[in-house]
Amino acid sequence: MIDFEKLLNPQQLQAVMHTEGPLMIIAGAGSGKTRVLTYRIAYLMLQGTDPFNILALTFTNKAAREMKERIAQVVGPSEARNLWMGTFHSIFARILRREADKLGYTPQFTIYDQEDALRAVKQLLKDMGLDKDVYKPRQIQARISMMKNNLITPRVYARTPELMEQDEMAKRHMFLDVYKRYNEKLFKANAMDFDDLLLKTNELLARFPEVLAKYQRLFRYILVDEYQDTNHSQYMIIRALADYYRNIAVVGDDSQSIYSFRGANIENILRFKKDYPDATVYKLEQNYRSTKNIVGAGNSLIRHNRQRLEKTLWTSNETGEKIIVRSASSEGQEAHIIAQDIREQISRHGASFSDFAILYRTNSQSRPLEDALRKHRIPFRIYGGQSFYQRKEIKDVLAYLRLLVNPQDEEALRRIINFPARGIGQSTMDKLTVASGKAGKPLFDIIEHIDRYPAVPINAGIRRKLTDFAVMIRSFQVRSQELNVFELTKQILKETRLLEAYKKDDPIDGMVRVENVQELLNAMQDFLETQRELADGDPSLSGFLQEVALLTDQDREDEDPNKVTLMTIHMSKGLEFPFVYIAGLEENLFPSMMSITSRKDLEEERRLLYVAITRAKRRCMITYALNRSRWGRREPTEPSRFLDEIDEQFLDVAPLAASTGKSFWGDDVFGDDDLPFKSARPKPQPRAKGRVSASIRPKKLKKISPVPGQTAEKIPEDLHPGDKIRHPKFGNGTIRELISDPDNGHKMVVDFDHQGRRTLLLRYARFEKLN
DNA sequence: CAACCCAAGCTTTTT
DNA sequence: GCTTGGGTTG
Repeated sequence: MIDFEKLLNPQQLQAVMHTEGPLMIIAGAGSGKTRVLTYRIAYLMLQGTDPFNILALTFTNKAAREMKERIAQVVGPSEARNLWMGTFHSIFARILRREADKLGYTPQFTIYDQEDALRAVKQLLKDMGLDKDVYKPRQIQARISMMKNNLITPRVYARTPELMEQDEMAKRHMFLDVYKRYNEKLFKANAMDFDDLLLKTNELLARFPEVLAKYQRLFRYILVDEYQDTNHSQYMIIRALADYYRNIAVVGDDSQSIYSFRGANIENILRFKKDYPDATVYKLEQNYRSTKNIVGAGNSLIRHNRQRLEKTLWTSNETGEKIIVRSASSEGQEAHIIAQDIREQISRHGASFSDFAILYRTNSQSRPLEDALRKHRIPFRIYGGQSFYQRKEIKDVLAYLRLLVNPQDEEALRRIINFPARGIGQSTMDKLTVASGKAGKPLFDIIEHIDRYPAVPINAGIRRKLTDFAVMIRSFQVRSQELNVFELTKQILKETRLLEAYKKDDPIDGMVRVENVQELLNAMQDFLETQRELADGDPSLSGFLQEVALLTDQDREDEDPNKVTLMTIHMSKGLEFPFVYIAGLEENLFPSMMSITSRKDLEEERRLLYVAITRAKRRCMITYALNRSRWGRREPTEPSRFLDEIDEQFLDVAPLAASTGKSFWGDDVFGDDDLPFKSARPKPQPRAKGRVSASIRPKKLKKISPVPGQTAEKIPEDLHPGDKIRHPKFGNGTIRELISDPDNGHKMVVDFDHQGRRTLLLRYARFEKLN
């Protein structure tokens, strides 16, 4: 038996033992929130509650995984694994899969990520013939997302004049139509976007009382972490599910609500007492994480917010160092100061790299920081920006798998139909799109049975390619019944020659891509192993796809964890580090330009800085630059107003960089010579996002004028399949096929000895026949 | 059809 | 300043 009283302070203990009825725990930063959640769940289980009856919703997969591990240490792994614990999106995706048929989907429905959804919007706007300068795809997508998060369906929209007026004002009279057709498009593709996972759950629970009753009784105890960041859609799901037992415990901190741009509604936590008048509220105000100076600085900052629940964080930890505030002349120097300080802290305290985090407001700030860390030979890992699973090569491979599982998945289909190139280009796709619309059939259907549509103006050669493609996909589909995801993917890679295509595109960049695909294969094996261990494991292909659709960058393990962490403040929520650097404390950057016109937004920015400061356990350094490049333009900046809001008794402010007499320093004065350890330039290794510098791209080949006499009128008589040719760029090859196409020009398919299969337009192709 | 060039848009944050 | 995608050229 666990001695809870020994492990918890009185408030924490109360929160753990209070199991019945609505409960709200206001947990200040570093107050042992995870500890309370963990022991609360363990306590429930030790009281005899079946883990299958506990639903615990977290904000990130990582948080869920870590909590599960900690619970496993208390109650044992076999019990812990049966908990319903995960992010809103993953838990409800799981439930939607079970109940998919009720909503007209199949259990294999695809989850469209943001990129897929954006592509779908673009395609839709194109099909509708709308001007993309008026109907800006990103804005349309953002607006649809906002609607869904607030449960505003097209029907609700149609009877809300204010919303329609907003779109009239923006001259987007057709918005409702776009919204409707976007939904129809996804439905036909048997796909849901991220917001649908929540919206459709609401629909499911509202339309099917028996389903609602089932889950209400299943989830006897419900816990919600980071409640301050729930949006309306999530809020409604929780309310519905908790309506039977009313054993709902929410944990959160209004001072750390930083996701309103995603629809999070801080009102949810502020009005909990109104929603549940019989609710008990506990406040956890003792901070175990940080020094007195850090806690004091955070308190003095957040006091400037009007909208908040009253509480004061305190700590019995040592006073510690003051918060260091330093200015730099440029973002380059700012990065240099930080890198230098990291070196100094390491030599002074023997700290390791993993003790440090550099936090910033925007992802674009990472560049100069990366450069400085490289110069100082400090290993680092950047989180965020583009995550592993969003990289082109990973999404390409996944698109093949997605298409097998769900041939209606149009975004997957469009992505891979001509990659690797198989001679099915844009004009063909446009024709197929029209045909698909006319016939009311999915695109893949048209492709597979193109012979049933003789009227579609596509010539025999291309028709053949379309059929070949469909046959290939079907063949993979058959094999997917026998093979696991790892084996299947290996076969797909081999038969599509995908990896060769990357190498051909760009030899340098290509290698990185190949390595990433290799890493994906590793992830597949990990997945298979994990699922095998799980009681309710699902090693299926669709199980894998569901999992990766909802993974983020944080969910990937690094081979060497001893690295400095670089991330946005948003991503840092819930984490802690002994040494924290917060960069870019400048007006228009932090607070961001978009936020300074409204109190509400400004308060959220302030909470964001509060989150950043309270990540630090022992030392926190805040920096700003007096000049910063933005959009390629160097501009003077002003220190952030937030710096004035922190009580100066907690600060150690150095004189301005400009007054040191060295303000003429540019960015390049910190060359390699300035470093204590002289070193070769960092390897021109590709950056985290797969970017490759232009200087190492292969040189262009000289152009050769086309062979005269070859026009579009007819195929030269001396050219036959089997002939050998030489191409200035692709080298020697054998003609596989000659395609007659008077409309677009005759083509030939050539198997090159080293570059693989290519389709060339005879009219333009620069080649000579070999004998 | 594929390669190349250029313009636009980006930089607020993400499940 | 860089990336992306659209349009043009070969």
